[in-house]
Amino acid sequence: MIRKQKPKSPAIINYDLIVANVGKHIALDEKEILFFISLLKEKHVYKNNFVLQEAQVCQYISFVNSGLLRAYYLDKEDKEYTIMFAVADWWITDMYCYIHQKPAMLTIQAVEESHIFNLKNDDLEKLYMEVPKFEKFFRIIMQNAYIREQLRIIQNLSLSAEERYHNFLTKYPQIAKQVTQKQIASYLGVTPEFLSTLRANKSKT
Amino acid sequence: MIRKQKPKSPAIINYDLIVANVGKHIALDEKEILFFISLLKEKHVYKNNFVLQEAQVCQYISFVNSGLLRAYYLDKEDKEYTIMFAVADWWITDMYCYIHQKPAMLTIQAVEESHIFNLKNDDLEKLYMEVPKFEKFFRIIMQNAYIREQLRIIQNLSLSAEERYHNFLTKYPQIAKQVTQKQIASYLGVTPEFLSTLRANKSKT
DNA sequence: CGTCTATTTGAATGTACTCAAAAGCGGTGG
DNA sequence: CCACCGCTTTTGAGTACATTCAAATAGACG
Repeated sequence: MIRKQKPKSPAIINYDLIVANVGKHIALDEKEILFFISLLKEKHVYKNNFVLQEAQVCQYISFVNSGLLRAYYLDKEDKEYTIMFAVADWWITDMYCYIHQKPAMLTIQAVEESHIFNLKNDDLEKLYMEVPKFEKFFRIIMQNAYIREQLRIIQNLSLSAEERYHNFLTKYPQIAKQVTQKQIASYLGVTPEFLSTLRANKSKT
Repeated sequence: MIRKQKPKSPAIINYDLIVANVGKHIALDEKEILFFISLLKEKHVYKNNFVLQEAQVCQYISFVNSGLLRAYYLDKEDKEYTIMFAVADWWITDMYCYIHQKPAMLTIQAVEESHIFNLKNDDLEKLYMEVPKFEKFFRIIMQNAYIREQLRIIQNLSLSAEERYHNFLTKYPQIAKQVTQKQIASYLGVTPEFLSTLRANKSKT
């Protein structure tokens, strides 16, 4: 059940994290920072609420300022396949649908209460025009995303479910604590029942 | 067995395809085109010869002008997992190792005699400095690569081997004709024996 | 406290793998 | 041009990994 709660908090928006995120790859002056920030729409998302739902056009790319989001694909039988988790300091969207302004294949939902900054597709285009350095920034973001997905493909092809689970725990220990086993199972590509037996076997050793 | 053959051909290099490829996303003037071309190293690769071998540092991103390349990962047991095929008009590299100048995880090999243009990592950096529009170009290339890999992950998670095979035939009919079933199997994540039985069942229907 | 969902456990089943052997195919050398 | 060699593909038997279904238990949250 999805329920609204009151925002915990304040009118003062802190852009430090997102500005630092951009600053990792490109150097911006004060004016450019202000322009960038002016394009962001901040949003609170309560636990289990949706940032994006299947079939609706994906308007935004989201930067997670705090909290945790999950993107998943639903097949015809309503089975969930987790495509990615996004913790603080990460960007997330349904890239294909964001770029081509098509109905989304993915659902993006808050695993826990989150604070995000949304950037609209046409505002991003404006940003590229005004501050071309952002082409470089998103070139690097896309490059890293590509590399990550390719590594995931390699591991999905070459490792057993048990090895993939172990990798996940090692690579994302924090996420592993915050999400359900069912969600981890759907990220690894196994059923929750099977993940449960894997864990049982493991602790026996 | 890997064997050298004589180059079929000519001293005149035709850059039309690669220039048109870049032209799909950014507009270049004559001077910029010439600078870009000056950075390319053209190479013939004979059938079954290597463009990149595991553990050697990946220096180049390659544009396939003609022919067909295949990138694969070898696990500790020497099993092959095909990561991608690249036909004419495609770019291919071990992105992680190219960007970070680390020893390659992937092997890139010519499925058939190919003619490629190589772009060295530091020449690409020069290109970004001289013609910043290329940031946009590679932003789009990376973005498309990311979207493709993500779609592949979704399909690997949610579809059966048979559906994946059918998708492959539909999406890449030309590649399907040029590569062995063993290579397709290793792309789909099944054994060649199993792919063979899938095909047998299919034709029975 | 009660309800809903996640997790565990187990039995039966199915999908895909391993191993082995035979048949097919393409390239090479005689 | 034909025969052989090596690799790919097919086929089949036995096995392993992972799923489905069902039911019981545990946990989270209003």
